[in-house]
Amino acid sequence: MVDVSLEAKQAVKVHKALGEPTRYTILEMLIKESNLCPAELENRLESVALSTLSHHLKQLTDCGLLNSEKRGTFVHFSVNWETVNKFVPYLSH
Amino acid sequence: MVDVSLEAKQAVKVHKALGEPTRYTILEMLIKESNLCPAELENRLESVALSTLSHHLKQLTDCGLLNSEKRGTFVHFSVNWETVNKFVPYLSH
DNA sequence: TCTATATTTCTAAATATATAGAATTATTAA
DNA sequence: TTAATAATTCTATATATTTAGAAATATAGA
Repeated sequence: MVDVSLEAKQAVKVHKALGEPTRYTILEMLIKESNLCPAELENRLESVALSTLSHHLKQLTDCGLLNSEKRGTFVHFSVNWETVNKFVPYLSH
Repeated sequence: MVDVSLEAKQAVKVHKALGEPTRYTILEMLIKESNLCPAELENRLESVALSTLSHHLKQLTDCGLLNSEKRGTFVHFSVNWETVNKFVPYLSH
């Protein structure tokens, strides 16, 4: 396997996360409307199960594109602008 | 499956292409040194077979990140700066 | 034409990813 | 403490991707 620098590792992870239509859409949605929770995203993204959504959100959070904050039983996801500005600035507009 | 706009389709394709270490490295290499051909990339990327490289190069070309030009039996790959500047400007430096 | 070289396509396999139902965890409120 | 709600993790399966050897294609030169 080809080895990449530590610097590049996050970049590859970010790109992998966004190289899937559902995850790309989730980021777009959170850019438009911040602090959505999984159940709200499930409503907007018909035909995607909550458990699937949870996996996608984990991936987007792990690579640094999203922040999550727990308030009671709800988890609010928001955009991590530092990462978005660095790796996908064309989405920042 | 979640549907994305035509505009977003290329973005997702670009991200999917770069979400894999070998392809990410190939782009980095071509940014440093332009007009490499598959055999030269094979030398630099030990442990990657030529046929594998060819698939990666196809993917990078299909999404618009690379240009290819045939000269005799050689194919020279180069960076498509329009796409790089648009989607991965942090690599343009 | 024949041979050598560069690259791609074919094929099959191993590996990774996406998916969602069921079970689990965590928190709130009755 | 129990019930209800939100979200995650577990599990299994379907699908996609990566990989490389072998075969095929294309071009240049002897």
